[in-house]
Amino acid sequence: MSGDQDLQTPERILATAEEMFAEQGYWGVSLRSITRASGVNIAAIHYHFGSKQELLERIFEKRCGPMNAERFQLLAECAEGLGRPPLLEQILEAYLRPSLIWPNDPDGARRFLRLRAVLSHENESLAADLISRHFNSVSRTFAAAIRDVLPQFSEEEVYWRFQFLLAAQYYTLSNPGRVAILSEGKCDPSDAEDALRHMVPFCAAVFRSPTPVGHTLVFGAARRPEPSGAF
Amino acid sequence: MSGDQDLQTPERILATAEEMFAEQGYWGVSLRSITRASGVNIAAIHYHFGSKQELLERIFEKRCGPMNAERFQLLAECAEGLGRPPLLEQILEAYLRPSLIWPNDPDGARRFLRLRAVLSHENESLAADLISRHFNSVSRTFAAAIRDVLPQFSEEEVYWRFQFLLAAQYYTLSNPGRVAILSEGKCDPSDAEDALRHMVPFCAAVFRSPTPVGHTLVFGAARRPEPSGAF
DNA sequence: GTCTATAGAGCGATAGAC
DNA sequence: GTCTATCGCTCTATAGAC
Repeated sequence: MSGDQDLQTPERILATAEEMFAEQGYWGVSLRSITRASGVNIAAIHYHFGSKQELLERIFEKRCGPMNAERFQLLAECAEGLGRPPLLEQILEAYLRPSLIWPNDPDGARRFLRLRAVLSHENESLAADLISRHFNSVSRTFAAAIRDVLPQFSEEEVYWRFQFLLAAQYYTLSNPGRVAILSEGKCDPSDAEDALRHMVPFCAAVFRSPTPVGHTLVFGAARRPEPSGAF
Repeated sequence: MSGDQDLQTPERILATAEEMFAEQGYWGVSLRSITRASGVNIAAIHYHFGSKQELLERIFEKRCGPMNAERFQLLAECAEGLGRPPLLEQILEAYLRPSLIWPNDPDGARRFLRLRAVLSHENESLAADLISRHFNSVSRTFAAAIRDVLPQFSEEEVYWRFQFLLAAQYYTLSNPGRVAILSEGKCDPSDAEDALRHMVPFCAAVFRSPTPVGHTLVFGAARRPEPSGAF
């Protein structure tokens, strides 16, 4: 991806806004800080986008189309065959790879992934609406494809596992720093290809994990003292 | 937990601030909105806490002590025995249960968990410092305990799996709404005991998953077209 | 299309009366 | 300890010149 200074004004605003929202959150970034970082006037944002929320909307429109189109295409290419991994692993890669790795924009995938993660946590209703409109279709298609290869599970149990797929997708590249600190640098999950290589088999293990029957837990609530630090 | 209106002023501020920060993020909540919701004066916050950041610090101090103390205690109670699950599952429950479930404050655990997740995404440096100071010790202790029962893995490979434990911990109860929408209500991961019952065996499956050797992926970067929607 | 100027509001923090 | 009043600043958004 070329430097932002080569872009036309609206594109430069979009790129700067995406980067800043992803790093500091929607409410943590002001339009004025975006104008300062992108070298444009405050009025330019309102001229081209109308409002702060519409600017965010346009970032999603720009990013989601190509990304989800590639997911659908890779899903269509999934097939059993000699030398190929099981279908479940292929489906998981078809879902995750376009989310984690954009060959023509190495930092872009991680930036937009973190943006989605930030929004999911910052403001439930704003994010729920944005994400629903742009991702319901693709997520339901993949959930159905996964269920086809795991017919032993109910729809509910497939979605329990899908929750962990979402967790891994959103957290891993958004917060690689935590285990880097904990491991004192011995492990750094910030490399996308490395992360994908771990995420696919790990998520496959979760999807194949048998449904818990309720007797695995040992530290039940009944025998526990005051832990809450209640105010 | 009794209603907030029974609490003394500083405690009422802490409880309200924790709830609002968890829902809308640190930068999405103003001190004035906290005073309106808790029925106190704007000056009271500065009198009792000094600043907005110090208020956040005090929330962590109040919550982390009891929570991590219970984690250490449950870890000490982990033992092999007839009728007990494997040690790995016990360790995972000892780590997760005090994070997800506070019997004396049913909504508190989820609120504080979401607060940590929000901060992790909103502002990397503020959160990295807060979380490091309050969680490095307990997280490293559990990572070491896990490695003791999985001696076939290097420290790096244990931390790769620890990353997925953190992902599941932070995402599941913070964002139960996404799969509730996707599954149209058939699956709702917001019940903490139900979530724990799934998380322990799922994370155990991840920890037991063999180290990926690099040939599992089929959709390599070389053969892929433009997916990035680059600006 | 790009700018300056400004409206109209909210922000964190503090001073000082009581 | 609790209040009012206010400082100094930033915010989103818009009006209107060029």
